[in-house]
Amino acid sequence: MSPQRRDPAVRVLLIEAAAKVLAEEGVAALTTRRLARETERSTMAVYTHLGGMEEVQRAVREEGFLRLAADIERAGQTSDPVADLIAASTAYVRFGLANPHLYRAMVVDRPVEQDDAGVGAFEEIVTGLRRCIDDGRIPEVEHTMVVIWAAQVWSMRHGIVSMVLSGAVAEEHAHHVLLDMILRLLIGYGDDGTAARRSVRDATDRAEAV
Amino acid sequence: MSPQRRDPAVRVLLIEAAAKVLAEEGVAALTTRRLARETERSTMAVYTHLGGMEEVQRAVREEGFLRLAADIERAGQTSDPVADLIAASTAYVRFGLANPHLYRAMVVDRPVEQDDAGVGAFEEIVTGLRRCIDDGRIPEVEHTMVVIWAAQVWSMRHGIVSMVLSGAVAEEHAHHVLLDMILRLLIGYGDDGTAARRSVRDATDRAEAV
DNA sequence: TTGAATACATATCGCTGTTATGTGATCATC
DNA sequence: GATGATCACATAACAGCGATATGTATTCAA
Repeated sequence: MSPQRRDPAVRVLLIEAAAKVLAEEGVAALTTRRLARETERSTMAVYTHLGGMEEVQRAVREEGFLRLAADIERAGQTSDPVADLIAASTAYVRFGLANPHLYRAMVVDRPVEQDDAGVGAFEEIVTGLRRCIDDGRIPEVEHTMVVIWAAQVWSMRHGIVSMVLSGAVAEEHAHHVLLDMILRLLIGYGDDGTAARRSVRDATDRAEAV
Repeated sequence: MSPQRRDPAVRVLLIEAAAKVLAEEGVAALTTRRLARETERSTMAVYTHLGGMEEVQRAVREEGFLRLAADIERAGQTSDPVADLIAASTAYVRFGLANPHLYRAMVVDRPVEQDDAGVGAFEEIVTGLRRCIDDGRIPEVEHTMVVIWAAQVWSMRHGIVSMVLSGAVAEEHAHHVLLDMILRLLIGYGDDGTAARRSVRDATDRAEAV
């Protein structure tokens, strides 16, 4: 009846089902028995193809980071690195607010040991800041300072998503908080105020066009 | 043998045991059976005195916010509201880094429905900013803007704690990231640069004295 | 002294992730 | 082509979870 050589498609099937359940009902609904029912297989499929629930969640997180990276990629790499950094931030916050359960699983519920998938999201900010420096928009500073600035940008992105998801701040304020903050950061890092404001405008125009 | 009128001390006993287990081993170790073993009672004690695990966690979170508020209170209310806001931020980050499991339970693992305990932490920032306005350090702005600024301050505090706890940023950078960021924020809000820098210095001196 | 109230221990239920066991299909080798 | 090892899979089971039902023992009011 069923194939007796491991079918890679089943792994994909399980992960997709897991992503769907997680997105729609949250992490509490993501159980082996639920996955078995959803894919019309036994709970053993999870262990044969993934090795356990931990790996299922890891795979879903990884998938989520790929989607986030794609969203940020789609936000664009223009000739204005500052506008790109702003657009990427907007895309990040949008992603978090549009996929609350997935975002929580990716960023919040992540186990303490460093998750390879999440590193790229931080590196993206460092790279974005480096582009701003290379373009002369922000003065050259030592690497440690770039990391510190990246941490500040990430804190802002994540903080806004957290506050809206927790209900402390209304969603309609989210973009204002973000843009206001990013503007302050960039001017503080040395970007010219007028140029920064134009980049914000360009980035928001682009975001609305998506 | 045992008293048959409900003893309020048992409630306290359970919550203290819960706080201890949570702080030392994390939320996964906080189970009814563990609490029963820890307090040398049956699992029913949790239901008789607290009503269930949800209430246990709520009580521990509440206890945590009281401790956090006390830490911030201890950071001081001086004649310099800007320095106070900075000192409060430092105390917040210190608390989060010193009590990682408790901090997670309080801020991260909190159920989606608004938790009364957490509101005070946000209000503290709003009040702090109001004091800065009343003192003339920051220009008068409409309430919505104050809320937005408070969200930015909170994002920064929480973001730094998150990054250090996740390992993305080294703990020795935490204070630099925080102070650098707070300084930018305050100057952006309209505080005088020289005054802001002095307030940062005063606040850090105070923090080191604790 | 009696009877209602109630704190508590014990046992159980339905759920979880995980593992052990049995079975049947596949594939390499002779 | 037959044979035997391999392996995916279903079934069943296990330990642990939160929560609950039940029986008991004690306390307090009448």
